[in-house]
Amino acid sequence: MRISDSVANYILELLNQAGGIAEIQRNELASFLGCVPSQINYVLTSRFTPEQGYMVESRRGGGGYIRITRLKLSKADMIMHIINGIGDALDPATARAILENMAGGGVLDQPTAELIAAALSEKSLAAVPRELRDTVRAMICKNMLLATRV
Amino acid sequence: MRISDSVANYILELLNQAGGIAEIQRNELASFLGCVPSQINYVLTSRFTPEQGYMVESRRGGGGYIRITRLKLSKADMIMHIINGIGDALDPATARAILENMAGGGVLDQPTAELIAAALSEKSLAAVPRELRDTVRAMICKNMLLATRV
DNA sequence: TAAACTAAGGTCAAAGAAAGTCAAAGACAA
DNA sequence: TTGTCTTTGACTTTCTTTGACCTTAGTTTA
Repeated sequence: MRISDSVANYILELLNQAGGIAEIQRNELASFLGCVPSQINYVLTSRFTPEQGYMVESRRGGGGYIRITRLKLSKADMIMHIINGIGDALDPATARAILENMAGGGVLDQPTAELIAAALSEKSLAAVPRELRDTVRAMICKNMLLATRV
Repeated sequence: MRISDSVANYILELLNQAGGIAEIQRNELASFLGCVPSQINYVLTSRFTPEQGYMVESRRGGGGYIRITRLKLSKADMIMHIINGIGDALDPATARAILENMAGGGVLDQPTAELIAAALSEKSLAAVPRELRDTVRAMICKNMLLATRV
């Protein structure tokens, strides 16, 4: 398993245990998981973004910390929030992150998330000219989310 | 025997052993079978297509993989029949008919049918050049049908 | 109390680790 | 011999890991 997965899992576990708020110390966690501290930042910026429903705050210096909060909105609000966040273009990596997150957070059930992922995949859009793909992906994604019955 | 056959057989063997899901690493498998890595892609695109009942997903970068999933037998009949019937292009009217039919026949539940309909709608595909739309619609449809859990 | 020290976290770019693409060349059957 | 299927390899793109260097916030100490 990738080390970034371990970090992400660890944080998710903390979030679950603590009801949506996890507070970590970067260096401590890094040495506990056997990685370099900036790895933690990488994971945070790639998988715990606002778009994916997380808020990250931090403080430097003595007694510093990083706090990760899972935003809890109603499912309908969550979906709206995400639709608004998508904008005009949606690249594959972000799409994947969003869907994984929605499934993980119970906003979408797993089969639905997979169905949407299939629609948004590069395979599905292979015939669309490269420069249009992310635009098309965004539109399909928004339309599908609107069509989900929450 | 052609090298492409060896690759295909190897993957099929994996699928049988693992109950329909095989995960490989491209470079590793290539060097194990003594072929060039892109040979794996060739085999995947020529013999593990939606028409043949396979779904292929992958991820690049460290810890990357290629996952091949074979359609479950239980849904193979009906869905494969439809996927193969779609061909290279799918216009909106035909799409609607197919979905209504599947929903009516109990092959798809109503919410799933609506979700697929949303993905295939003219609205979703508005940004795709007209002459490509039906092609794209066909691909999306096939990939979504493959991903349904019937 | 201001300067110096210590203890955090942040940034960024380079290197590494995969997989993807594409077109040219080769093999082979009709 | 022509068209289709295979094979190959050079080049591209994406994702991850690492480390050197930067910034900020408390804590000591002259």
